[in-house]
Amino acid sequence: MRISAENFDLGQIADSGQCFRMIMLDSDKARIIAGGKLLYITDKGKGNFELSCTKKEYQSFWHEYFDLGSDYAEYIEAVPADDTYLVKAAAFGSGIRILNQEPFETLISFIISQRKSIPAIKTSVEKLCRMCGRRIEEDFYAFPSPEAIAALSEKELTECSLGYRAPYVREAALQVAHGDKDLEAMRDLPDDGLYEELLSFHGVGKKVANCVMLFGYHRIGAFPVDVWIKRIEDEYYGGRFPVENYPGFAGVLQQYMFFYSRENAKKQSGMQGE
DNA sequence: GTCCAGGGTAAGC
DNA sequence: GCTTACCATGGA
Repeated sequence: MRISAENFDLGQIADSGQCFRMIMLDSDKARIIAGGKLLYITDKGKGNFELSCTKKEYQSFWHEYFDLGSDYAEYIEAVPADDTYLVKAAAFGSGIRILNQEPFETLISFIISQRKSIPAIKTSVEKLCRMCGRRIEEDFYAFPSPEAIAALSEKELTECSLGYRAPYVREAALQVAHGDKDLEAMRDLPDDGLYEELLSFHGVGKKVANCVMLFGYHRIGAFPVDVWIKRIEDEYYGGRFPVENYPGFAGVLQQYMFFYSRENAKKQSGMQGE
């Protein structure tokens, strides 16, 4: 089926560091695994996209997943003209959208993310999916259920290159599988309550909690500060980004800055691929 | 071989 | 409250 969309760039989203199972197969074609589904999506130019799913599946899942009901031009226009760095970052990453990912996948993925590069995170997550995720078709696997991960031994988890994070992943999966933590019920919590609940997971600190809020619960006011954002805050904002100037959507701007700074660093270091 | 990665924990102050 | 050592391992 076909759709049209503005502020929607497949390459930017795949490389934005918010999801780890979206891959560019070509400059205009991406493959995504999410919600137990496999999707191919092709950029046909002029804001037109071809999706490999049915219209029904698009309406029931992918439309929401890609956050295509939101107008991102509003966020970009809200940037004050005198903040030249943010203006440039927002223009550069204007095709990024904040995806609506599943809370459990987001929680586990970002527990894994600490002190790992994005390519290394992708490798670990993929190993985990192959080890115990449901096979969708051919060689593609869904992100595992809490029960499936909880059933793994620490040795098996270590084989997924989780390192010292293996017990964190195992404990979180056990808590969710046993119902000690209800990630779905947590959707009803206000931002501060959700934040506290996420922090109570072993291995989840401020940064990871904010990433799970932003990418897994679509709390787009959440503002994760990692090493890249910290550098930007120090260099351009006197040590702290004024999140209060962007009530309720600072997380979107965070993604623009994160993406912009990483792409600039790649260019300077002459990195290939990722 | 060296350095760094979308950090967090526990211990010490 | 605020520092600091330590954590496993892949990727550049």
